[in-house]
Amino acid sequence: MRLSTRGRYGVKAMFDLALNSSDEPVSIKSIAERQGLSEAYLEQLMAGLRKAGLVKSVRGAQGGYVLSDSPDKITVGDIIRSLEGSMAPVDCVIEDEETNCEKAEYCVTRLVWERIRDSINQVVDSITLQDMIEDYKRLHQRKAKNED
Amino acid sequence: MRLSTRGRYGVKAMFDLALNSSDEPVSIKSIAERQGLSEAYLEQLMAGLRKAGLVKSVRGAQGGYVLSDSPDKITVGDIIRSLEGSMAPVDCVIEDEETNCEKAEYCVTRLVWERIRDSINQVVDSITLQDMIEDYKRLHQRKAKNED
DNA sequence: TTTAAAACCGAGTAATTTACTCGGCTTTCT
DNA sequence: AGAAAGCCGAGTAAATTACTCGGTTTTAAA
Repeated sequence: MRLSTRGRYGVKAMFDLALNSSDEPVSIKSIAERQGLSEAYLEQLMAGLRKAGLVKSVRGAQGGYVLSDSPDKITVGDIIRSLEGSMAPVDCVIEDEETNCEKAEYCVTRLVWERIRDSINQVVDSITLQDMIEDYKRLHQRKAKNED
Repeated sequence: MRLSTRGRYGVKAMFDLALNSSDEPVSIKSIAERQGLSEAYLEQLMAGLRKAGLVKSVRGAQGGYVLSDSPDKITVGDIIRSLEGSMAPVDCVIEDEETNCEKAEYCVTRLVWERIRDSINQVVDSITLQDMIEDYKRLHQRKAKNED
């Protein structure tokens, strides 16, 4: 049940974008540097995020990426699902996909998988980039205090 | 974030065991038949469940497996974790494993992973084999009604 | 006491997935 | 014109998954 690097790096990158956003777009290079990711790989992920409509790209020199919406409107769930697909723990409970299992209606384990899926969706959809920014500020404040 | 077949088959097998348990042990062969699983593969999984202490084995002819505890004491979480390991979405938040990431204390994404992990644990630990048996009975009752 | 039914065990393996890299093309600012 | 960026498709080594197989040991029953 591990997330792949796509989801992990994707969340990191989007957080970085949220934290470092201004009116100028942010380049893959700078995100990759700050977050310690491979540029070429991150490029793939950004393509996915763009196709999902979570970021907008600006081509050409001085180009880069910007969030499509404000940080409090983008959730961790949006990010992970756009890069990894459904959070369903098994294929037969992927949302909006009719299952080809004819026993589905009377399947007990199916109920279990649905509950797991729903609970994961609930957490990831409840965490926005804004929440992460606030956590970040809190942690840094405390860090500064500790280092006195 | 899919479960592997180990976890899926494991839950199925344990449910089967709970449902078909009497004073006689239940053989791998019969579980595999009812659940449509490969005998040889299921054998591996049962070994894992035995090592985790969830089932006890009876060797020799007429042997098989029995639950180590009553169905209301065994959770889906126990089963999945014993076959797949921690439900942590990333390695750095596996329970009882100190992380080698020195930024851990100030890591924002880490907080996200912890929340996901905790929420998954909470659901899977809240579902017992007894719950599944009751779901099964409910579904079958309704099925019988529908088929009138 | 033989036989057969079962669990136990370790090793091997094909297929799939993951986590990338690479090279070239296009766009656009300076 | 040149450089800095994004865009795109293909390729690949390593890891993981989902198994299988062959043999050993144990034990109930005929």
